[in-house]
Amino acid sequence: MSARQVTLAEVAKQAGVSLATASRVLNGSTRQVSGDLSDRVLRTAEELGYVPNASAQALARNSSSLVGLVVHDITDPYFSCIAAGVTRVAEAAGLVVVLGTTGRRPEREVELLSTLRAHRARAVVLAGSRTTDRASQARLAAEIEAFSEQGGRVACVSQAKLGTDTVVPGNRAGGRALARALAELGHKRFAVLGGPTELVVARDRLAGFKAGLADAGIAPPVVVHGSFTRDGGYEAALELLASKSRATCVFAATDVMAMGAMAALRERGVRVPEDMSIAGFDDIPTLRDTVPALSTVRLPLERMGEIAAGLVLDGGGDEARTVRVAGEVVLRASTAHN
Amino acid sequence: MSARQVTLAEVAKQAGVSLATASRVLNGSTRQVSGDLSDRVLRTAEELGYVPNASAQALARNSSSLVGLVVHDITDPYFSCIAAGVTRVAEAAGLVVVLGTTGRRPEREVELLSTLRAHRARAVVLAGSRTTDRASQARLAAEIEAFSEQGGRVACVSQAKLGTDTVVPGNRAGGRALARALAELGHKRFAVLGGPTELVVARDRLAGFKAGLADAGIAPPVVVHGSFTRDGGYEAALELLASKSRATCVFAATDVMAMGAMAALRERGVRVPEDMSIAGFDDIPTLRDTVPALSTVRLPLERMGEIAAGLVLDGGGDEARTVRVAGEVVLRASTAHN
DNA sequence: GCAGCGCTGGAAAGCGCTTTCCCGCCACGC
DNA sequence: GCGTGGCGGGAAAGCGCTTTCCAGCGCTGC
Repeated sequence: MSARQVTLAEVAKQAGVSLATASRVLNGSTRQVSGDLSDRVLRTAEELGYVPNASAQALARNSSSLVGLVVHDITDPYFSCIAAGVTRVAEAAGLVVVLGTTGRRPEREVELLSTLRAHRARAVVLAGSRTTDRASQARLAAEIEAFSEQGGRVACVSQAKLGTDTVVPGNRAGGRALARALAELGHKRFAVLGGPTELVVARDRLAGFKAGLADAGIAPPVVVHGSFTRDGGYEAALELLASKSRATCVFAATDVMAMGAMAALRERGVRVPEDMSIAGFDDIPTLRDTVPALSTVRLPLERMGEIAAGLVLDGGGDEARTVRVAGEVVLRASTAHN
Repeated sequence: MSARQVTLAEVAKQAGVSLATASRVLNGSTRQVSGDLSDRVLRTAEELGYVPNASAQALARNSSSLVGLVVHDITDPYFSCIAAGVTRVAEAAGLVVVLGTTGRRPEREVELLSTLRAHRARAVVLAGSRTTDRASQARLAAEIEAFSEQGGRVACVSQAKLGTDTVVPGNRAGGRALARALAELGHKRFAVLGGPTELVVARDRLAGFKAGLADAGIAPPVVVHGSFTRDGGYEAALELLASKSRATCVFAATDVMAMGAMAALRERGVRVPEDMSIAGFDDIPTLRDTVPALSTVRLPLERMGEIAAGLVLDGGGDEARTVRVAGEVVLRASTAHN
């Protein structure tokens, strides 16, 4: 085993041309090479099974073909959908996606960014929601700064203010529209299963929802906070139930939380939507097929991943660009008239 | 912008030591460096914000810190769970995960492997199920061969016979046990929503299921094939319904297919489990919370990812190792007595 | 007929790091 | 006192590529 890798030099020698020529033929260049030599090189490369050493290329060109993708948890459909979008675009561009998972720890995000910088990644998409914690914000900003100084581009999904390209879903507007739609169903008393208080996305959705209720002249909702996970939703729902709230409709800040919440309600004998309506946010594909199908605010998740990857790969100007994507309220069976 | 990256040479110069010394301090080596110099180097590196150039290291060491992970579709919970396991182990080992998605095209798998080889990835986990198609099998085998010759390790999830380390779920045994369990519920007429006929995993599960039915003295099931996706399950279920089969219990080759099938049944007014029992395979987390909760064969998906990553990273001997993981039948609300 | 040009091919200088090899130094042992 | 090791430090040779620079050559234009 370990028959050492075929190098460009071997191909060149075998084909009877110089290293330079072989390189020009095999790895593209502005320079022309006569068809004759070109053929010969191509043929020998093929015969020898030559594969260029990406590290060497990266070193020589001072730029790699790596694109970073940082998510909190790849099993979360929200992230896996975005990941699908990002990988599709990146692979189409002949790039390679490096997946980093933070487990929702902000410091991991910084570490990953630094690793990506070490690899001279061409670009990185930060899909994780940002926190409002000052210290980690600052460290992250510093890493992002370092990363761009080194020539890499950074795009964030769902959080602007970092001076990077950003894909911003209409969290606030979506929450607001959803609240209005639910109000139209006749609900008067609402509860919200909010995400962690320090998460910007959670805050925006909550703020939007409250605004929507206010628009409809409805009293502010009871708010219970929990983490952005199935279990977070489950716990929050139990807490809500324990609080003897009289809400007839509950809004979970994400579909995944809504899923957990529905499980909790079911366990406690609360029927959805007869006893309690419930709506989520994101529209993750799986929950369209469940019973009852979940009302939610649809976000084009894969599209968002594609857009983020597009922003980060198209060279882009020097200005930070922001692409807004709207959420669309989709009422399904989990919310009933009241 | 583009303040060129800090290099080892700059750190060395600034710290007043040689390149060699700086390298030894910062990037580990068998050699000792006096505490005095060591401190100085560390300090300057810190001050300058030095980050080693991973490409250069890879080139010089002739080995990179990349681990490949090839899946068909990252939005499929089956794959995203495995991916979570793989990334956890890889990140813990200080390695970087490269995610490749094939979109279920075998030739993409070969391409990705070749790319990974170009990057001198240290190892790769092939999570996609293998087909029985001779030609693509051969090309894949050749790439795997090339990859290992170059010193990389390869592990497959759920498909042996490739001469690589493998994590093999008990597809056949699981199918068989499930069939028996369903037979015990009193069902006599079964249908199977099988995966694509050329997929080994699909064949194994089907074969196991048939064997289990045979064990119970039950007639062979009606089999409808469809792709390993939600839509595949949906279509297959419609086809089954159209065939006027009198089955009272249907086994979908994967949970994801079962999800699609349940949607189809629901649309057609077939109640689960009253009119029709249904069971899947994999036990993807989301479907534990649905109504009715899906009966299935539980596979420890994340664990499988961890094991695969472990196999591929622990150096390993020269022998191809196989780790079998058992599936566990879990009967839930989607299957009723008959 | 020759300067000038455009074009192709090759030699060679890096890219940023690791690692071998060598050198000087000190502590020993005889 | 000096030969021996052992050890810490530095010079320099790569690792496999890209790319600049130069040489040669066949043309065109006057």
